Amino acid sequence: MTEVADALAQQVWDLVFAYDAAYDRAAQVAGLSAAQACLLEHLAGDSRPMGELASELQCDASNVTQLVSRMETRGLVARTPNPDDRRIKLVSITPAGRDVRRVVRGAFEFPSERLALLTDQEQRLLSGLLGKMLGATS
Amino acid sequence: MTEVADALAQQVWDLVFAYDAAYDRAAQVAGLSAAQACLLEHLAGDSRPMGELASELQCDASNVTQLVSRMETRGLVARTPNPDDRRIKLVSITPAGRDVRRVVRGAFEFPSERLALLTDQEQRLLSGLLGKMLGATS
DNA sequence: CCCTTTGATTGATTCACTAAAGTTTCTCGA
DNA sequence: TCGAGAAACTTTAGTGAATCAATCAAAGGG
Repeated sequence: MTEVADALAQQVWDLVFAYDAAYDRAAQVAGLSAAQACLLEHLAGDSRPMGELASELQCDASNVTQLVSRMETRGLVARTPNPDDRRIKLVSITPAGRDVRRVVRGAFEFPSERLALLTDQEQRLLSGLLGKMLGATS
Repeated sequence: MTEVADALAQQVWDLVFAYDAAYDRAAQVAGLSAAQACLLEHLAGDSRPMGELASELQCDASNVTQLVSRMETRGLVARTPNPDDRRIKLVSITPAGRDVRRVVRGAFEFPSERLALLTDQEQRLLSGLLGKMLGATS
């Protein structure tokens, strides 16, 4: 690696560190852990099977079971069996969950704050570079 | 936020997610948790007081106590009192710790892999943009 | 010398995560 | 159609990370 790449690696580290810390704080504002906030974020439109969530979050299914259980007791998500295949449990976000998710999103100012430091031109440039870096994602 | 910024925010999220996952995996290769690997990374040249580590890692001092304790029993770090101020414990990395740290660094291919997808020109460009984004770090 | 502050530890609790069974439901082939 | 096996989720047990409150020991200041 060249010196440029070394400095760049450090910058990426700093970015990730700051980003993670900011996300933790945003989740905490809503009384959630980062993992819980992340789960809410993955509950799009309707309802999703546990297994899908596990693979998206890249963690064990039993981990999702526990996460969902904790959040279910707090009324943030709901579990309903899939009538077509009763092995499958569909997880959906409740209105209360939607509220909490809104709070998290509102408190997570990091991206908009930092990206606002760049001009439109620069943002397009950065997007292009990140696209190239992430292109062949494993 | 514009549509460009939205897409960009998603790209940054993806980058951070992939980065975190890769770091976890690299640490695991060396039999460490991410937190432990991170601690080793903060043990530069000689030895550092616990308190300094806590503030750098942005966590409670008691958390560092536990981390260091676990790693001390595994012979990766050492604790020595500071003769000038005997309240202070200085943490240093052992030769074994250095070995393990080398393994982590070797297994953490994410930055070099991804940055290698960019030309020198593009890397300089990215570095400039990140510098601007991280400039006024809180 | 007390008294306060500082640095680190201890104890208790919660959450995230993993691994290893265990349960229910489905599927498919004989 | 029945039974073996797979699939999807749950349970249990154990570990690590993290935080908070309380404690302890050493400095330092009046």
